[in-house]
Amino acid sequence: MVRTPILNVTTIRRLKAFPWASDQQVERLLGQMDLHHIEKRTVLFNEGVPSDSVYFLISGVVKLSLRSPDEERVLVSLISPGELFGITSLMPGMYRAFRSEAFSDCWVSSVRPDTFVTTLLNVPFTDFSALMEGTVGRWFALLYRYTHFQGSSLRQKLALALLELAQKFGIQDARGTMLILQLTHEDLADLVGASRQKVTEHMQELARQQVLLRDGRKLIVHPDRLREVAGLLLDEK
Amino acid sequence: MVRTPILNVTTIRRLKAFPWASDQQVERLLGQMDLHHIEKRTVLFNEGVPSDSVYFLISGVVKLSLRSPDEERVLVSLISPGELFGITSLMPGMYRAFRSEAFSDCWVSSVRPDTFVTTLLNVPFTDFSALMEGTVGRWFALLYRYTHFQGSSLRQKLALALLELAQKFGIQDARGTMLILQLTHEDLADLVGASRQKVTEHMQELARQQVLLRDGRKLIVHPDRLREVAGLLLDEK
DNA sequence: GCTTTATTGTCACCTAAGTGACAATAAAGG
DNA sequence: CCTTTATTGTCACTTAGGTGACAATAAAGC
Repeated sequence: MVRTPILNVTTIRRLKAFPWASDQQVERLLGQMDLHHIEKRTVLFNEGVPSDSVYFLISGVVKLSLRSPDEERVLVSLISPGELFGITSLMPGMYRAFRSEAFSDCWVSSVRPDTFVTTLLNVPFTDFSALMEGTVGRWFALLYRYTHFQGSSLRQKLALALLELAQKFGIQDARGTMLILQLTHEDLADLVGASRQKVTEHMQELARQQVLLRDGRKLIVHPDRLREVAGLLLDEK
Repeated sequence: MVRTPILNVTTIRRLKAFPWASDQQVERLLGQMDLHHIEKRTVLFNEGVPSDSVYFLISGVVKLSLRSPDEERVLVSLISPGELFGITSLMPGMYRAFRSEAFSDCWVSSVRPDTFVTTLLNVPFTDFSALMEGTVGRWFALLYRYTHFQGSSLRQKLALALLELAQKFGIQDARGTMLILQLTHEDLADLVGASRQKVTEHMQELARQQVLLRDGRKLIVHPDRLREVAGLLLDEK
C-alpha cells in the first residue's frame, strides 16, 4: 500500500512552490485541490484534449512529450516536484499540446484554472486569461514550432515555419495566402536553422509541387498543403 | 520626413490588440505609452541587458534573434503589427534572451511593465509577476533550450539538456552535481532529438573529458564544464 | 538606362548524425 | 542464484544536410 502524503502549507513551503503567496492563500488553494496517485507510465492527459485543469507535482517525475511526424516520441520536458504543469489551461480555449505521463510513481494534485487564479491573484479569470493569451501566448506558439521541429526534415520545418508566417503575415489572395513580407531564402534559413543553399533547393521543390509560388519577391502559400507537408494532423493548429 | 502615426483607441482596435480591455483602460494605457520611430536594422535591445519595458508594435516588422555558438544568427521570430514583445519584463529580474531589431522601418511604443499590468488588470505588479514566473516561467526555460539547440552540435545539445536537468534534479555531491533521476541514453536521445547510439558515443566522450561521470545508473555532472561545452558565455543562465 | 549589389540557382564534395545489427553488461524478477 | 529483460557499447554503412565556389538573375542606387 502507498501512504497518502499530507498536503499542507508546510509541504508547499518545503517544495518552494508559490513563495509569494500568503499562508492564507495557500490554505485556501489547498482546500480546492484534490490529490491523485499515479503509477509509472500512466498517461495524465494526451495531446489534443481540452485544457481544463492546472496540475501540481508533489512527488515523482512527470514527462511531457509529443509525437513527431515519423511516430517517434519527442521528450519535451521532465517536471520536478514543486512545479506546476498543464498551464495551457490558463489561456482561453486551449488544447493540450503535449502528452503528460508519469515517468515514475507520482503524487499529483489538480485545480480548476479559474479557482487557481482567483485564489492566488484575486482577479477575474477571464481578464487574466485574456491577458495571458495576448502576452505569453506568443511564447507558446514559438514553443509549439520548436518542439515540432524536433525529428522533422528540413522540408517539414520549412512548411511549419511558413505556416506560422502565413498566420501572422498572410492576406487572402485569389491564388492562396500572400505573405506581406520581403523574405530572402537566407532569412528562412536562419528561421529553420538550415543553410541558405538547401533552403533554395527545397523552396524550388515546394514550388514545383504547387505548395507555394512566388510573385516577384512575395510568397503565396497554400496553408492546407503546407500542413500536409509538415506532417500535421488536419485538426492541429 | 516620416509622418507620426496617430495612436488612439481606434488604432488599437484596428490592430486587434487588447480586445478584452475596455476603451477606458486602453485610453489610460495610451496615456502612459511613448512612441518611437525605428529605422530598418536598428537594434532595440540586445541579449543580456535587463528587461525593463514591454513593447508594442504599431507598424513594420520586428525581428527577434539570438547568436548561436558558431556566431551565426538564429532567427527566433518575426513580430507583426499589433503584437506585444519584450515580455520577459513581466517576470521578475529577467534579462533579455533575444536581440530585437527592426526588420523594416517600424513604429513602436513602449511601457513600463508595472504600468502595463496595473492598468490592464488592476492587480499589484509584484503579485502578477511572481505568478507569471511560477507558471509560464517554465515555458520560457523550454524556449530558451530549444532556441539554443538551433545550430548546435549534438555534443552541445546534450550539454545544454544536462544543464537544465542539473538545475531541476541536481543535488550537490562531493564529486559534482548528482541527478536524482534514472535516465537512460534513450531518454536523453528523445530529449535532444538524436539517436540512442550517438548519445551513447557522446556521453562516453564527455565522461572521458571529465565533464560528467556515472555512479551506477545515476549521473554526476559538472555544470561549469557543461556550460563550457554548450558554448554558453559564462554569465548566461 | 547603366552600374553595383543582393539574391537565387546549381553543383561537387564533405561531414555529422541516423541506421541496423550485434555483443557485452547490468538490472530485475522469480 | 539463475534467467529474463533492459541498457550500453561498438561498428560498418547510408544519408541528409553543410560548405565552397561559381554563374545567373533581379533589385537598388545613381
